[in-house]
Amino acid sequence: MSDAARAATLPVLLLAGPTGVGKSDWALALARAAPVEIVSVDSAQVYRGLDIGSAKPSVAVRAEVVHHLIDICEPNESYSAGRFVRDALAAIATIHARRRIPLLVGGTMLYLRALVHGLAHLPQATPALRAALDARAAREGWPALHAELAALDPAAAARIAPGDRQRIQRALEVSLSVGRPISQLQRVTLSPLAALPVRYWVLVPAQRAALHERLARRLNSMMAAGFLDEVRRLRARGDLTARHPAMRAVGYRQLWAHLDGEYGREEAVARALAATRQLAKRQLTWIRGEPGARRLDPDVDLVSWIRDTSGELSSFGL
RNA sequence: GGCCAGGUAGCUCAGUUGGUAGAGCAGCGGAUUGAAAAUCCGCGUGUCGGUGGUUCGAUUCCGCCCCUGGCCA
Repeated sequence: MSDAARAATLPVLLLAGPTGVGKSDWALALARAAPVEIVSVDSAQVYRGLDIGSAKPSVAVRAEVVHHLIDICEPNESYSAGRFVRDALAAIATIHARRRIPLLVGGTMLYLRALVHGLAHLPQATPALRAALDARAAREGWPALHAELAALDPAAAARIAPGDRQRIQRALEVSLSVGRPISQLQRVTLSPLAALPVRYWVLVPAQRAALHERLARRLNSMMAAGFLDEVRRLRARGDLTARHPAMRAVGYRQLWAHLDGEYGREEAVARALAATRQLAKRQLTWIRGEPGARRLDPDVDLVSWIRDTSGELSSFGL
């Protein structure tokens, strides 16, 4: 058996959950007990300079356990689900080649779903076309562009709300640049992980209120750790605006607006906290409908998860 | 202690010329195919501070009480 064939039989582990449930602690604990490398599934931690506010693992932790897909692009760039799938598959191949197990951990559910269930073959973003559509929307309004989409791609328009500018823009972008409707292109998706044994867990807190308390404590410690200075430093680069995806991340967006003078510091923190809760809620909505994932309680199942998972991994002869 | 302004949804407030009330935010549910920590869709019963009175009917008018803020003593 060739090395590649042997490597192909190694599993991929996936651990998802809402922000603040303790995913990173779980991943670290497993990495200390088994030959595991961590692959981050996080649309904010990919950006350099977003450290405190994205709850990025510390340098000490990253020195101890290998982490992939953290600090892989500049905050003035625009990362994407498509790049994630490519990067994650490359990381998985690298880890398997070392006869180790990849543990994908994070809460960016679109990325995770794109990897697990597949992403259609679509063109990547074209900034010039998006700018042109933005300009038209400013004059005519998004409902007008939605109407245009209805002519080009009725199926897509039926699925997209007239106020959903991001999806209207994307659907038009694809239809206009490829000349085929996005609704048709999206029909074909293949799971990139289909050939690999996958173990998929989701951490779901038993009590929403308890999660909310943790999120409040975590944001307070971020502020104490210098989150606001981190945002000041990002502004001082001079090449970022409130419109960059990295600066629209929860917390960064609100602190940026505060530094713009839109509201006071206390108000910014309150808004950031609310935005964090809303993020957690959306993640939980996604997780509830996620097929093939086993639910675990973040407050009670850690020890048995480490024991069972490291036990199962040892059967792969690593 | 006196005068004034308030007390309505978790918060900030609007409103009912008397027929038991609605916005924003928060919260909750959902969608989610290269910006996704994004972008959107849906969900509003709450002793209208308490208690008496007037009235067919009071959250609305009147009396008293309680609470908050301001001004004056």
